[in-house]
Amino acid sequence: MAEATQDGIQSKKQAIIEAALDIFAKQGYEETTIAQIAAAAGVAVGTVYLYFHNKREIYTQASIDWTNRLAVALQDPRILSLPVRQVPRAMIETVFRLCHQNSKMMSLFQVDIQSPEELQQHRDADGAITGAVDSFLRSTIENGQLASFDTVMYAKVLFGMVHSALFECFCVQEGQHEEAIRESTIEIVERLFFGPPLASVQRAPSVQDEKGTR
Amino acid sequence: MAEATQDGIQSKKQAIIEAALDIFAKQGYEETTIAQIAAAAGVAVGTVYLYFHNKREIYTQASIDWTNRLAVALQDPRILSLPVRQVPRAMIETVFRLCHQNSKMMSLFQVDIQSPEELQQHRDADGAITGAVDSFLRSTIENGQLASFDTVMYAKVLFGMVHSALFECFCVQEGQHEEAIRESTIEIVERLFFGPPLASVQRAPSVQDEKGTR
Amino acid sequence: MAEATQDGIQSKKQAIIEAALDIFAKQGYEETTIAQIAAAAGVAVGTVYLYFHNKREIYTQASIDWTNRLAVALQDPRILSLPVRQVPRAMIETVFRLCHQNSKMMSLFQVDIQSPEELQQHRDADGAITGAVDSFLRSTIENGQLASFDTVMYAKVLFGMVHSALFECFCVQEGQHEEAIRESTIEIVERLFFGPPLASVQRAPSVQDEKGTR
Amino acid sequence: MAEATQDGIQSKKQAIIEAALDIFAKQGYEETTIAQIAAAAGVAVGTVYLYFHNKREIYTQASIDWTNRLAVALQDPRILSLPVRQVPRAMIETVFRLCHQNSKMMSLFQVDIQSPEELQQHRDADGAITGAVDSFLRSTIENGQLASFDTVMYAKVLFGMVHSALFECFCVQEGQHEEAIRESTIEIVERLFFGPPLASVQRAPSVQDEKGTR
DNA sequence: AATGAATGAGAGTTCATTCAT
DNA sequence: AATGAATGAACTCTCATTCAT
Repeated sequence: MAEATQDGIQSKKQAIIEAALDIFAKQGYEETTIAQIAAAAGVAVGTVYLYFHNKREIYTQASIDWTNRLAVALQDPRILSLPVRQVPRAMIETVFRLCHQNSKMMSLFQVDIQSPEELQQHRDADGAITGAVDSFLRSTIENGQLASFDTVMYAKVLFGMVHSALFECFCVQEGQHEEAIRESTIEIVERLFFGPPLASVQRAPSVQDEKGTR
Repeated sequence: MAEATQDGIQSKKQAIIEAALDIFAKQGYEETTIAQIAAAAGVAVGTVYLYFHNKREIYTQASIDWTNRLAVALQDPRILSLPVRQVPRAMIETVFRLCHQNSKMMSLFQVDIQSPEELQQHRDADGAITGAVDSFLRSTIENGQLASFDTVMYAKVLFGMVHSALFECFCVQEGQHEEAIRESTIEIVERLFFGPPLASVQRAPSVQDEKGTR
Repeated sequence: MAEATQDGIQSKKQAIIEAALDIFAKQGYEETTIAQIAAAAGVAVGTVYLYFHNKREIYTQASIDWTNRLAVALQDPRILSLPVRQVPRAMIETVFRLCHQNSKMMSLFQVDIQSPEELQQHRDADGAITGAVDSFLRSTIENGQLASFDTVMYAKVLFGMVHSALFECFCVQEGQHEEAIRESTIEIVERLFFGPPLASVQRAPSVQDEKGTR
Repeated sequence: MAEATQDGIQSKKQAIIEAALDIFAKQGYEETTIAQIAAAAGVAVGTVYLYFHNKREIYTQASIDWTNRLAVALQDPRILSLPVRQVPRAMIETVFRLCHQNSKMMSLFQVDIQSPEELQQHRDADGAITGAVDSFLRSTIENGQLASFDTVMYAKVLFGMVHSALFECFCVQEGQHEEAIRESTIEIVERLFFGPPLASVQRAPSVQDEKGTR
């Protein structure tokens, strides 16, 4: 029975998060009211406050919930067991596919963060994603398939790039040009990892010096 | 005198924008009141409504104003006349420097867009930045210094990456690790343009096939 | 308990209407604020909006409420069971008495109607009054006590006359000359119903020639 | 030149009144702004305040202006020189015609009166109308064509009736049923003046007792 | 645990009025 | 006389949050 109650609590909380996710995505944070969320979740307004302290907490958890879904998707063994050269494409295609299916969710990244606690929570959630990328990069380096570099930073910057591309694609362009944006993103990442660089071949010799000048 | 009036109008509107920029950056959109903006700009509340139709319009213009400053900075001849290999670093250092000086401004990119008109305006403003990058890329290709690629898309995706890095740096990390983030970003872009790719040398042979298999 | 709640809701709504009726009557529509109504009704501002969508809706319902009280008073069996010849006086005296007791209420008829919905609601409320008059007229005709005529129109026009007289009496003259206005109104209606007409008796024959005399 | 200035002043003031009349009629008092009136009159906002102390004064004068037009129309010699029996119809048709042509103006009677000064001004304007009716009634009595009665009161009450009918016709019914309303109004007035009363003929004998029974 | 009626602070926005030019 | 930019008080309405049931 304890479990049943536990489930009841969990499912009710989850129902609220899912309702919130939906409405926040559709209307944005400020335009969404607790009453709407409560109605969509099939509970009373007061009930929402049994599970969350305030509105921002709902948003934060909903937003993190969505971020975590992306992190989970990136850690899918079906991706990680691919040959290294196929992983970037597979990862990027995966997140584009998820965002395509939930295109409205992208706007959840749009609300400004206000308290340090929230900031930390978002950091943690983002960390789940970049951590997934980071651990892939690290293990690949350990395998000797990649040169050594600052995997944490690269993971962050690269995920930032993909994230921006997703935002551009689904929020700014509203889903148009999806393929073009996705393919350019993939091309850039693959070029970064596997080359060739954009600089014309005849310029190649100077590359060596360059490193030296720094 | 007509000029004085003209200036008066412009300076008053500009004063409002600057006051708004400041307070929006500090407090976020929703926490900022018109009364605060008016007070900071040294005008009456009603005066704000002589120059802007509503609060969002102030935000949009302030946000665009800031975006345009970045675009202008990127088109500085002192950057564009550098040797190609120095341009990525120069551009990225420039925007990091600007954001460092106005670190609060970054949060201006955080408010969700609501009307199609706003969306278009933001698109235009962003276009000013990516356009600057794009035209640099195009002319460099024409010079034969870069291989040919989709410059518009690359400009968008790369700017997205830098933008995300800036956001991570100044909003999420609150200015800590600025150098590390900046240098990683520069390193990634330089590697993309001038190599070498991250893949270990011993793997190099397979790179050729790869292109072929696609 | 359900009834208590029902009563609670009703009494709260009614309390707001009555407070509004009072303040609207005293100060007019525009000079009345929601805060005043809420305070007078002993509830919070927000509570007013639980029962009414907006200020005009409060006004409309208050105004209609008052109109309905008149309609009810006119249908009092003690009036309708009187001999026909006493009914006009009884009806007019009744509405004058009601207005005398609530003299401020008259000004509730003063606010301009804005939406078609409101118009319809006011029409309905007015219809309750003219309907009461109309049904009296019809049954009296059926009794053979009055000649046949367009009872609906007569009811409307006659009620309009009385209404104007009430307005003149309690709004324009502020209650002075009440008796004179009331008696003239009664005299006109009785003369209309039971004669004699105003035209001089000795002139009656000339009615035929009238055309000729000019 | 003084005259030109005088005319200039008059015409400018008149232009404002006419613009105001139009917009007040269309939108109601509260929805009308000084800026709209100024624009419609082709003057600056400040100029309006050279001729009127405040917004209500504009309304009052505009409203009175319209009332006076009705008063003037009722004093048309072409009406007053008609045979007595034709005068009621002629007068009522005249005001209906005027209101038909300016149907929006009716709503000008809708704004609540607030200061004693305004009240007096409206009283005076209404007095111009009822005075016209009154003087017609008095002279007709003097001619021996009507029995003696309280002409001032009758003028007021009858004008109130017509006024209500006009309001019903052009504001409530929005111009529909104009003929029916007008004809019923005329019929009632003619019946009042010239008979026969509505009471059925067989009841006639009792009319004599009437005075006695009360 | 669940409810939802009640709260009331607080926001954006309007616009009559003023006054320096 | 004429202007219209500037003012700022005051409004309606919203909605996160509470708490008695």
